[in-house]
Amino acid sequence: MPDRAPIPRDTEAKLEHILRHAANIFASRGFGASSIREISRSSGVSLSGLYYYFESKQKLLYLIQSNAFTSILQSLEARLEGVRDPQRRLLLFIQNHLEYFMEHPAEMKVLSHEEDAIEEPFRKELLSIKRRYYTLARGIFDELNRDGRAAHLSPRVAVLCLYGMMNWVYKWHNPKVDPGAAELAESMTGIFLHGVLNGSGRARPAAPGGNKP
Amino acid sequence: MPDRAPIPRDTEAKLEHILRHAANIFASRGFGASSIREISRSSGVSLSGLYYYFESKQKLLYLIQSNAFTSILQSLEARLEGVRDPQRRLLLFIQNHLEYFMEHPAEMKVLSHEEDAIEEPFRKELLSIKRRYYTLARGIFDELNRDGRAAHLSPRVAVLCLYGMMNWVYKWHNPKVDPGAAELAESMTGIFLHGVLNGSGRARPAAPGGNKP
DNA sequence: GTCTTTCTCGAACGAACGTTCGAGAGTTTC
DNA sequence: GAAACTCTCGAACGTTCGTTCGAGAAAGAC
Repeated sequence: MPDRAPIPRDTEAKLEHILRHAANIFASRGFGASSIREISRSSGVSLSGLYYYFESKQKLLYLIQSNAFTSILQSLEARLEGVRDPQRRLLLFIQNHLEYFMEHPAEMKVLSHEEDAIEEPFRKELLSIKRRYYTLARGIFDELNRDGRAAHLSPRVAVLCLYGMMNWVYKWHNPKVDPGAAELAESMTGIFLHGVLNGSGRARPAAPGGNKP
Repeated sequence: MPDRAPIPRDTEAKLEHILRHAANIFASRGFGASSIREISRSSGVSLSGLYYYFESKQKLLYLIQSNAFTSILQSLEARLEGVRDPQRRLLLFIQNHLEYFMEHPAEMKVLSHEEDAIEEPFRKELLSIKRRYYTLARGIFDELNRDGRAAHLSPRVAVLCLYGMMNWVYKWHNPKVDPGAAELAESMTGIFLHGVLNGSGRARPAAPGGNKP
């Protein structure tokens, strides 16, 4: 028996090639309106040849989403390693998110946009990865919030507002006009820190007397 | 010749009926994956009968989006009428947006989610309505910002972060758990005012000496 | 009554869809 | 060499798609 190093040769690389093209097409047409034939045309792999690499269109979508999410999480965990200061952790979290966004726009769009398109065998698996990611952000917020400065605002709402800011970026970001990931991350961290932690939850900053004229 | 009052009887009402069902289906399946047959089934109008009311699936999507946008804009302009205080105008803007969101979740999801699905004859028309809406928000921000308190942050980025917070809501809002439109609007207004206007754009509030311990 | 306009729908169109199948290349193992 | 894998693809499957067409009901005008 030949050791135990079969390893799928460069099959892995070809899968990634297919996944990349599929992500681009899903991102531009939407999952429902994309056809496997289009992916075949774009990737150069024959229609039936694709099915050697994934068993259904749903599974293809799952692979894209799952790969992207796993990458983000890994890179985030690596960055956070050893960093204890909550504010710095928040900045790193936002930076990681936005950087991945801008380096893999197609994958991120599929991730944000085709959340509902995934169906039940795969839905659950993705949900658990997502939950891990959400929980991590929520944990950072709770540490930040330990001094109780933002008791007026539901932590859930605060964190989801942050996700909204970050995840909406793919709808408007134009590399020629808008700031890069690093600067954008600082801006959003700033908005979040001052808006959620220092401010009151109410609309009027009016009274507190701390205004510098 | 009989006066000039043909008027499409209750045809208008039936169109709205169809639009409502179509919006629900587009919202739950996505535009690309929804079929006219599904809309026929759900609305009770025969497949071919639908084509008396719209000439193509694209036009149907356009009608939904255009109606929703026009409604929002109208209701917003009515609310803002006579209100001059910029902070109050911001609150009204956010309130209007979120209220419409929660009263017409399907339409709003179609609006947010199927932006790219609309094709070229109709794209332009929608773009001009959207631009008007965006410009209005931008105007409110510029007034708010007249004192120059947020010079460090690109107004474009600030406003788009606000849109992100608001438009992401359809992904997470659960009426059983989360605050209603009014409270949410106050929270977001608060985050925006304190985060963007008072705070610095940088991540660390550290130095300014105005910290209350 | 008839004529006209407004509305409805069953049946069908060609095209495109996701997926399968079996034959056959290419490479590796003995 | 043969046998056993790994990979590729043309052709076809049954289904569903968006849209059209022509016949006819319903309602209003004269």
